[in-house]
Amino acid sequence: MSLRHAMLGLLARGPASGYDLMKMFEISLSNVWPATQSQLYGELGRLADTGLAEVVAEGPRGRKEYAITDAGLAELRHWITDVEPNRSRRSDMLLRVFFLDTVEPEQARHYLRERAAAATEQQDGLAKVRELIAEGRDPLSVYGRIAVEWGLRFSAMQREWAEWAVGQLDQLPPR
Amino acid sequence: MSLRHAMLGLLARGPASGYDLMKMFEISLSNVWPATQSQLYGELGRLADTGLAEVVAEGPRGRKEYAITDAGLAELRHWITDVEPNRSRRSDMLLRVFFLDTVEPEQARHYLRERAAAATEQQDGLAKVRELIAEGRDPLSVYGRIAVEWGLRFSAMQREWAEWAVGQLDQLPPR
DNA sequence: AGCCTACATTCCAAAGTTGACATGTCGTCC
DNA sequence: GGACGACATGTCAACTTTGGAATGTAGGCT
Repeated sequence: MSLRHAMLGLLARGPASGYDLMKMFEISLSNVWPATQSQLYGELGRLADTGLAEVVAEGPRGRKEYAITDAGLAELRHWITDVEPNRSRRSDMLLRVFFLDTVEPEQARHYLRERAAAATEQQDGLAKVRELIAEGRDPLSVYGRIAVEWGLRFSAMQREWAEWAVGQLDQLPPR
Repeated sequence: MSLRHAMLGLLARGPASGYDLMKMFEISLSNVWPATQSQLYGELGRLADTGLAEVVAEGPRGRKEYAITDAGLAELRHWITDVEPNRSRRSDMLLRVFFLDTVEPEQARHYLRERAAAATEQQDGLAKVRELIAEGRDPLSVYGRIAVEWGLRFSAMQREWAEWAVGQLDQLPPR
């Protein structure tokens, strides 16, 4: 149930409407925890029902501004410090690797080369994001940079791994 | 819908029952694509309904042995070569990082140090797995090693990143 | 013969996720 | 004053994932 906590985390920075949260997700959290608009509004209602957030203002076009409550902040902190992060990472990319022997060797190599290329592309994109938030001294920028750094290191690792793996296949005896 | 393809991939190595698949998932795929017994049996039925697999033998205790069909093999190969792997990786571990400014600085450091420790632990576990399959010349071992190498590199990267991140926090001006 | 473990399947409820559809309003530019 | 894009929320069906309960059989050991 991390969606709930992602929303609490954003609300902890200040009151926001569902629409605001939607944009914040798109900008900053989409790579870490994607959420659709319907999920957001649904969860916002549940947050209010359970007292973790409350409507603090109503604006034009039916806008409802929500703020985190003390209970919500406590729940957020509890989640951050006391709940063990999920270890398992589903990866259909890696799943395919297990079955690469069912396709032609050349296709297996192609698959891995594509992974390396995709990683490079991702790295370039993240490098640009890092530049955008390079200046900020606010918490969002500081911790955002730490998260971006993770992505950068991850894609570098993946690129190197994929290149190494192609080399492994080259050393394989022909079938 | 990768579960279907994970099962097809295992069936491509030879006929198996739901129970057999369950054990294979536990041993080799649990880190990449966890699946529960109820999912397995359900999907097995659907595989048979859609002609991607078929019952080839019945054994004691109601055992039904399934084998992949030509259509199933074609679908598996199609998935491996033509379907773009999912880029997005949900990570509640990284999500917490975004909100680390809502807890005490010391708790933030503690969180990151715990991540480093967990990564080290994971690395040790994978190193043992690698030893276990170091010998095999069969496709499962070859590609299994490539997958394990990914995990090893991933956890090394995560450990280094977490340690680096603690250093970043140390350079932060006190609130 | 009796017991235990491993084998083996089926069904179900709850929660999470996706993507689409439906509906309406405010502000601004021409 | 009309058109349009951005703002704003709500609902729904389908599918996936999780976790548990219920049920029963075969084989091996004592």
